[in-house]
Amino acid sequence: MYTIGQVSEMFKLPISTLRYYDKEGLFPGMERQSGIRKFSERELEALRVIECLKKSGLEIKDIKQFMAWCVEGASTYPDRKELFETRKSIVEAEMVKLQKTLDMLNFKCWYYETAIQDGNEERLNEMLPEKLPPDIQKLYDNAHK
Amino acid sequence: MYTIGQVSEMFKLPISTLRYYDKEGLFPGMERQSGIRKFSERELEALRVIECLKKSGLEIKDIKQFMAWCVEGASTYPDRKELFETRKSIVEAEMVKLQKTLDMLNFKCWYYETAIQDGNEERLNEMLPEKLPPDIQKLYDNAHK
DNA sequence: GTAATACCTAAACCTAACTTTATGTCAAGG
DNA sequence: CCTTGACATAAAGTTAGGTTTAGGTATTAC
Repeated sequence: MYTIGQVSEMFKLPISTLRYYDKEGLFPGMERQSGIRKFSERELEALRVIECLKKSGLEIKDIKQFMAWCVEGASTYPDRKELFETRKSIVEAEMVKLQKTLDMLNFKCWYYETAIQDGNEERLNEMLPEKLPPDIQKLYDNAHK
Repeated sequence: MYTIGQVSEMFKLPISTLRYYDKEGLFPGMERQSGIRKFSERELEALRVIECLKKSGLEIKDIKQFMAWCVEGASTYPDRKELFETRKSIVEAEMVKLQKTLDMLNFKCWYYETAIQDGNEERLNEMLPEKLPPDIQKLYDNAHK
């Protein structure tokens, strides 16, 4: 069993955030001892799932729904599975977009490295948009398609 | 040359957002014809960079700074290069975190698939945290480390 | 016994990035 | 000529996800 201060340390989250999550119903059935929150292993796993679902773009109110399903029991297994399948697709799509972003960033790094060497963008402007070095052209094309 | 409506269509962005970006100084030196914005290829490339930098987590006011550097000329090449190098590191770190998120999601998908088959979580509770099938154990460990 | 800590609540406050609203201009079509 | 549609502005409103503030309780340290 952990206090809110200990959990705050462990997860590097402000105490105010943990209380906010609790207020929003993200720790249903969390124990208290004379008013003081007692975080058990169940709440720590909940927190790991909260961080995962948040990162997947899910809103707090929908995370609350998930936690309510967990309390409801075996009848909600299909709902919970579907939720994770959906989040999975969303994160996979997000990774593709981030890769495109990374290609653009790598292209721009090369672009300014070249500009610094040349002292201007003249040569670069002549290479754009189709006469770039092959590996750079790939980055450019993926970032601009 | 494009009107704001055409650019809105091309980038699937609300007109209000484009006007907001303009007001925030993200299109320095954009032309106007009797008050009406004229988006040229320069503004389209700016918009691609805006989307990239936004996705990398950069705030509008810092994107504005970048656009100001572009106007300033060759003397800011090093600043611009450093900006992209920094965003690159940040996005790379983000991808690692997203992969961890994805591992958690994949683990949970397997978890609930198994729970549905068993009708309960008893067998799963016996396998946790160290006696999972090897491929699933990898996901679990990466998601929980 | 009092001072420092760690906990508690309710409610007000904050921020970024838009979005909406209210109002107005201007060109083309019927 | 007047209505429709696309453009314009300034300013107020929205939203999620916290954070801060003000005031209170309970335990431990000296």
